[in-house]
Amino acid sequence: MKPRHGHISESCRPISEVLSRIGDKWTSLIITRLSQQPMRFNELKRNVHGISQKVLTASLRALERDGFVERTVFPTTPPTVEYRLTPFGEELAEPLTALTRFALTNAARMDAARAAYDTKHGEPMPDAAPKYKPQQLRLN
Amino acid sequence: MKPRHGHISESCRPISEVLSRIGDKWTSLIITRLSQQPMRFNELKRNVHGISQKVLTASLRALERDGFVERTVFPTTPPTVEYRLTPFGEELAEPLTALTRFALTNAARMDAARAAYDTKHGEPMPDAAPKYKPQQLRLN
DNA sequence: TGGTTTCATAAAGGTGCCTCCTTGTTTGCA
DNA sequence: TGCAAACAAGGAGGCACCTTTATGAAACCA
Repeated sequence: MKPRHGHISESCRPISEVLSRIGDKWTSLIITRLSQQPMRFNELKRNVHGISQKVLTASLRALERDGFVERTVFPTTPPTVEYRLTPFGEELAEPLTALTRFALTNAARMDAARAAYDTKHGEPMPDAAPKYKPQQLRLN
Repeated sequence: MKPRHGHISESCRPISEVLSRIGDKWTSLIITRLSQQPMRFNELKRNVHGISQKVLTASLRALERDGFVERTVFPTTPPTVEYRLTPFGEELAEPLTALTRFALTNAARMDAARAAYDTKHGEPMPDAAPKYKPQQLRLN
């Protein structure tokens, strides 16, 4: 199999494709939430701020299909659906909760870095990027 | 500040936005590579399979701006540019290398889960999804 | 009767990321 | 002279992801 999109993982699926699945922001947020406790659809929707019903449905479907989440339908009226991490999902939760914690605790630091960078190089504007010139390559 | 897109991190930047930056597949691959050793542009391009020159340039620029990577230009002819992780970048490398390792070691397991799911529910095709009906909600 | 709950889905339109191809400049080498 | 190396950037077009709005069905309640 030709390594078009990345290192060949054990299944020949490009590593970049796997990473784009598990590194996805909604995946991180959903998995991190479910690692705390199983939840129903609307609970998740309220807890994962900013996610739409549609995106939540699609994300949960994908997570179920990948084997990270199991879905239980209860015969209530109307039916209620519970989502819970599988053991596989709990394994994924480990690096993801670490990543989410990093995001929570380091956003200000990123902001400061961006401000410093912009002060030095100018804001990333359409006309602010000079043309590449070897002798004038962006010198620090 | 209104929490439109996620939990409010300490900088008021939505957590989902921070996660979409640091969880990005190219970020993962680049940071993981640089955590092994500093690299020049073309070294990185060869090592991060599947990335285009353009995407690599943009990704490195963003990583530099966020404070994770530092860029050193050497006055060779033509100029060569070296990228290395900052201490902040090394902190991010920890959860990211764990995530990348997970991706490398669990792709086959995801494939197996998908195959099992599709066997049970049918392949995700445009016409394979039945209309929502509470009494017939996807029962497992 | 109308409204609500629950969760999956459809359609239309917008945006961002990415691919592919190209340009640019200086130096060194065949 | 032509080509290669090095690395940043531009443009056109395609595709995936997302937002917004709406639909659907059974039961319950005012």
